[in-house]
Amino acid sequence: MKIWLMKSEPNCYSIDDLKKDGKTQWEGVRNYQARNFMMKDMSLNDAVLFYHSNAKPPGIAGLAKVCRLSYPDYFAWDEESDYFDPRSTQEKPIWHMVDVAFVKKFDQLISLPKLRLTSELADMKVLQKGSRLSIQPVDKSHYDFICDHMIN
DNA sequence: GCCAACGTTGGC
DNA sequence: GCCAACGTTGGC
Repeated sequence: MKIWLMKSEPNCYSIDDLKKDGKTQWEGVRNYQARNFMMKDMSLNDAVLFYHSNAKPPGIAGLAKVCRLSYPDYFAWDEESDYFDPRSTQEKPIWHMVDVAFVKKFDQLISLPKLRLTSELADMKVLQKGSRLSIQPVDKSHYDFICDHMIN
């Protein structure tokens, strides 16, 4: 099982939205590196740290899991969608998405400042300067530490 | 609102 | 293929 960190702006789609919906499509990724993680590296039931970006404060809000392997992001074909990309066609889709299912919401968000104070997590990608990638692999050691020491 | 970091685009 | 210009992300 691999572990991922996936960013979402909570004013767009939050952990509470995922809890309510049970699962969701991860549409709108328009970055090749993040897309390739979804297309090539994700497996069913991979764990997901659900990260709230552009929030006050930002941080890890809960856990999710991959519940459907990648398939074409058809929002790219919809002219009405914010995620429309005329270069992507049904014959040759450029963008792909996975589905993600709710696992749990943390009682308390693990804030970015708190993550930064945790020396065991200093190597996490999300803590590196200029780290903008919206889907990132997470080391098992970091995931285990979070689960064992930072929840509740 | 600012701005650093990064990815993409397009002229050459 | 290089790289300047531009747009976006996202913390602060």
